[in-house]
Amino acid sequence: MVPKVNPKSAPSEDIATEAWGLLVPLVYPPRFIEIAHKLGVTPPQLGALRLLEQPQTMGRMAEHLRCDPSNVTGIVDALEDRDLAERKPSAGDRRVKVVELTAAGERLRARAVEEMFKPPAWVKDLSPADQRALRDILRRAGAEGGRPTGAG
Amino acid sequence: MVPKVNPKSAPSEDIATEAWGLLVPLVYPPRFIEIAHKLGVTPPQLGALRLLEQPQTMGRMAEHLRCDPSNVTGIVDALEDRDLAERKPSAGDRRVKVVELTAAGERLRARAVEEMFKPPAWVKDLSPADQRALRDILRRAGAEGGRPTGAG
DNA sequence: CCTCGAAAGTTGAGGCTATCAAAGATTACG
DNA sequence: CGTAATCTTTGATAGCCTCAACTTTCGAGG
Repeated sequence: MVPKVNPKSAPSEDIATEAWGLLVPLVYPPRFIEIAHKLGVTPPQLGALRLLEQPQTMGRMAEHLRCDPSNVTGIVDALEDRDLAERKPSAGDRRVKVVELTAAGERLRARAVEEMFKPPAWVKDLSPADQRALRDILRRAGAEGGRPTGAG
Repeated sequence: MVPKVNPKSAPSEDIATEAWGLLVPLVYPPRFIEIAHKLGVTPPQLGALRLLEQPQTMGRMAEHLRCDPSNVTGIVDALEDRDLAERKPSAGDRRVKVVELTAAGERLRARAVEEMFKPPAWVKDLSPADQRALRDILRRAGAEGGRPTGAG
């Protein structure tokens, strides 16, 4: 009923591949986009908001968002226009600008984080045993790879 | 070391929320974007390519991609310009245009699907027992919700 | 001091994606 | 037939994104 990566056309050699094949259609739906829309910001703005739990340099934001620094300029401009963030000069280095959330920005960020943590139906509908098993597996997965999670 | 939704700032009331909180940083990294870039197409073009396992109407593509129909026009234009797809008239209804992959489009789609099915490191590095458990949980999750998975 | 190279951020050009409103073509129904 | 509904495209507008070029600032050496 819906476009999906057809498992039948996949290699499916090993269990890891099979598990991943099952996970993709469950997580690929653009939740991020939906949340951004719900909160009245664009997805890139939400991505930036998400980074700003603590003040960040423009350059660091670009690294984390995996985009060109010039791109961050426009996104932060938009956040400033809406009084969600503001640029401040860096004490030590006058080339650097530090972006910090305003009170309104903090509030919106809190709502965004809350939304992102709401588990989708397919997780909530799992049996308690499966939920625990899933959580434990993911803990082990997350523990061994301190792997980057930069998300835009 | 990387921007993440800080678990400490989450509600974490129940296990479902906790499991989801662990899953988000493992899956949010824009794999889709990376694959698109690797294959030399834009993400929306990859999304369209992904739908075209079988020929699709413009309108159906818009539904599946969750975007305005007028948007699909441009994306399909781009695919046609690159000889990855072509529009064909619909037999029964001359308003409708059916988009079909060319041979080159099929080849590129095959590569895309292959890439998408490569499990990320965190899945491959799980123990065989965890891999099986994860697969089984996801099978159950996918089975009970015949839920939409439209992805862009 | 003073110049030279590197770094941080911005600007401008060009392209792609997205939405909305409106138009064109075609079909379906009364 | 004629009117409404459907499928797609066009045009206007806005945002994101990358690249190359530029400004300001920092740091190291002469």
